[in-house]
Amino acid sequence: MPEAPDPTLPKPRSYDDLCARIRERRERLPARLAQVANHMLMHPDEVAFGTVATVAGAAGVQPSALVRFAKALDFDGFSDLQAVFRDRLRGRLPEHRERLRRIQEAEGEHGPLRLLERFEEAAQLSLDRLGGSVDEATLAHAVALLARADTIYILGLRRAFPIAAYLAYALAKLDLRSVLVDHVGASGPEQIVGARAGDVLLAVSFTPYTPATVELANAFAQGGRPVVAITDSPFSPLAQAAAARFDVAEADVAGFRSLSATFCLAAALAVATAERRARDGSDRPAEAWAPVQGPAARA
Amino acid sequence: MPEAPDPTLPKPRSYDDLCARIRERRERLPARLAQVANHMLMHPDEVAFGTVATVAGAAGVQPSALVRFAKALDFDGFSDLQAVFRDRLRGRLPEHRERLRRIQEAEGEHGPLRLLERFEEAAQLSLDRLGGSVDEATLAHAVALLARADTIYILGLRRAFPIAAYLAYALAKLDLRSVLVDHVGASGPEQIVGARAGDVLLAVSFTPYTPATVELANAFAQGGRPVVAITDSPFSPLAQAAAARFDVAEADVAGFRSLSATFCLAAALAVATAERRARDGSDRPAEAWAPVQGPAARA
DNA sequence: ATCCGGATGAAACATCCATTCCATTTGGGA
DNA sequence: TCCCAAATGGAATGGATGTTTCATCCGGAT
Repeated sequence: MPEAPDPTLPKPRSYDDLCARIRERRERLPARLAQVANHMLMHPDEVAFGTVATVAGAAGVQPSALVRFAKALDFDGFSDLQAVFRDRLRGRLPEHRERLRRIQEAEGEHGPLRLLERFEEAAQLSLDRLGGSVDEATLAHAVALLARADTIYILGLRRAFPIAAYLAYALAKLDLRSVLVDHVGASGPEQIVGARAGDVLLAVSFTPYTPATVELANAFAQGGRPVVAITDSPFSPLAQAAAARFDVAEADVAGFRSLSATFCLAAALAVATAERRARDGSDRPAEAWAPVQGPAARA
Repeated sequence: MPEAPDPTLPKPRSYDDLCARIRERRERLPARLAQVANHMLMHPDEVAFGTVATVAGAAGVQPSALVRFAKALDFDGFSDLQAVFRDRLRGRLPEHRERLRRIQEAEGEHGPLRLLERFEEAAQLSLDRLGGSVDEATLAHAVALLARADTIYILGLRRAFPIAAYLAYALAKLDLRSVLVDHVGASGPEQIVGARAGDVLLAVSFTPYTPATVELANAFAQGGRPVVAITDSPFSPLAQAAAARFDVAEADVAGFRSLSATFCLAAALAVATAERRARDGSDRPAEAWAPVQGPAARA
């Protein structure tokens, strides 16, 4: 048997580790296995999506050669190696798959401390995903909108309310004028009625979307006023009205979504807006901020 | 057979097409299929790499529902639909690498994306620290107190208010009776005056401690009623009144503390309390649940 | 020339997969 | 209240998958 050089050795977990190990062993590799190495490094996408049969066919080798190759690199088998290629493609750290699996396995387990751990893991997962999912252009656009608003209206009900409350607190700390639309006494419509043309609504809502949030956001947008939405999918009912939209995918435990990633985004938006406004305020005194939306840009 | 609306119609070939078609048919989709749509849009990576079984499990539906969903969207089957998710991931790598590189290069910079990154790091740090700092005995004690309370009073003002709001939401979802002491109109004292002997106050406060929070917590404890405190040091003014205390050390960016760790703790407390009460409730059928009014419901 | 251990190809295998089918439930109209 | 159609859950099924096994091939040492 072509046994693994050292089965106890940790197998490569990231694509970069994998490349390093291949380089390191390439000399010692049998001819056919070196051929496999070449092909894989040259067509990583194909490896990520293909099956043993298709990859072997494309590389011009037998399926078993792939398995041997994987084992020569201290993997358990082809699938194990393939996981590295897949993780590379989804732009995540490789340990997440493992982490998620453990969370799901321990699903039945109880104990408050274990529960806490699971929430921690869910939060970590959400945070990692956030990094890859936020687009710089969207972020810049949202910050520009918020920075030139005279007043920022903040809307988030039910599960999203903690986020809204946090935003209100943070914006106030940053000397940015805001109105927390808390919808007390169903007075949401009255709370946003004072918004002017340059004002912005920062709306937060997740599945199941609170109808009031959607209605208020639509009403706000009706007047041509921009809405920045923090939600969870392109099909959120907030998407239509939103001039800028963030989709935050939060992991959940026992039906409770983490809010960690959303909070990070909220905090970043708040601080970035303050910085942007400070910069613009000093660069150009008033007026210059117009051209994003319609008439009557505010300073 | 629930046949496809129009099998001759070209199926979506790009991810954007797919999104459009889902949006277009969302209204007409049966409940379970809409659930599938939501899950897929929110976890596109998992769909790309997962199998029918894993995706169905994660979405909480039967495998057959996935196939039905795919066919409702004019695909041949799940695999056909999955191909769209895979194509979406193909060739995305450069973009991601580029982004990472830019973020790392811009170490000193202040762009919004870099800001987000820093908040993420702060949250990660806080989460890591939380794991080591929570004592199992304290946790168990707190959960025991909360579980046998008739009503849980929740108190957190200013920066801690989002946590309090979240707790109120979570406890309600879990069918645990709670009162959010929001101190509207400075009515905090009136809001807690109804608390009975077995009730518990869950108080949250961080430096600089809001005086009202401290006063209300002390007043609550005066009546011999237990206080569970989430705060940030043994010298917190909440420490004295607390029957159980958690010290959460959150990292901060630009003067803004992360709240991620605190949220995890809050969520864990809520769910653990619900589980504990369910267990006690089933162990001792009637009585343990009944004494909603009476003093000192015991478990 | 012969032997031998690693390397290789090809088929066999058990497992897992996507899909289909059918019994049951659900919900709205007569 | 009943009825019918749509929707749903769950098991059955045929096919494809990753892995293992084994016979053969090759190259170097004796």
